[in-house]
Amino acid sequence: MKIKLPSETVFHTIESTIKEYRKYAQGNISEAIPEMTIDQGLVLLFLNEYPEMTQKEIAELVFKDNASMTRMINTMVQKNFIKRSMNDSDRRRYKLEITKKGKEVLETLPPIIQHNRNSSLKGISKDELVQLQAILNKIRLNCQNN
Amino acid sequence: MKIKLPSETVFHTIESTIKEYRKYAQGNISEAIPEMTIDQGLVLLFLNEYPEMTQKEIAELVFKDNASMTRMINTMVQKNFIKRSMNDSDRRRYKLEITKKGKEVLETLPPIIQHNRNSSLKGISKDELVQLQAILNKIRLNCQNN
DNA sequence: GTATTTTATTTGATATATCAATTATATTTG
DNA sequence: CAAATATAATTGATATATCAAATAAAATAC
Repeated sequence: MKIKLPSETVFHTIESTIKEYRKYAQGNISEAIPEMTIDQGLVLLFLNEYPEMTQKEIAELVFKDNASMTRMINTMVQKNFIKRSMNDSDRRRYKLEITKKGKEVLETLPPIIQHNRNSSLKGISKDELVQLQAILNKIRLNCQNN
Repeated sequence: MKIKLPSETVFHTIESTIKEYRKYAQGNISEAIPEMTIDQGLVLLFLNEYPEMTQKEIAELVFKDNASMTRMINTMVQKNFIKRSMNDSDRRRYKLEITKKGKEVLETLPPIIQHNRNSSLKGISKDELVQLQAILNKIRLNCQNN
């Protein structure tokens, strides 16, 4: 059976776009905050906004599974960005607190992220963004429901 | 500085879409061909189409770096999908040959991939696809040139 | 109120991502 | 041609992805 080569499909385009963005964004982040990965940064942002968030909830927001999240949190604790402490009301889960070092990152990081977003979306209209989101959501839903 | 939460951005949408597609596609592949990952499948497709391709060239096509590709090829050799042999005209690189087992996969895999693509693009017009590609390419180029 | 089920997290196994450094061979240049 | 440079692939280190199984606590059912 003859099918299109992967490189000729939209999936290829989607994948290459997000990878290119990640590479670009990570480069700018690394320049300013050596030990910080994009994903760790996102976790910090979410934790800052929703301090009560469990690992599971964060995992869902950043599309990782629980196992990945456990390991990510481990390395973030090791690097002293966050602290794990017991949650007494539900002892299955942890309380995750942002350390002073983590808070410093929360000062430095947002402008960088904002700049990354702006410059990668340069020249793209609001309308196009809405279009983009709509089409992608269709694809996503198709995948979820099949 | 106050910025949008990651979950409110297009990047989040792009990422979740491709992840959802991958999960869906991998599920269908695993059902039919236990030991085969999507990416390994793509490598096989490319090698089949362009038998002279070097690891480096394949890596570019599937957006992996050389190190990842080396390791991917290693596991594909271990699993006996491809065979590495010396390339006498340029001894820095290998000749990659698809084994009989690999060729069997090339019979089974394409219909599955085709089905994955079709069902995840269900209800999306040609026009929308063109739009999608165009917008994504703009983003990708922005990231490459900044 | 104990037994069963559900939920949050971890662990093991295996695959992959990515950077930087290394090796081995080719190519280019002075 | 010998020295310098470039290229293909590998390796080491570290981070992440993903599934399945395990653990431990909470919620529910009987």
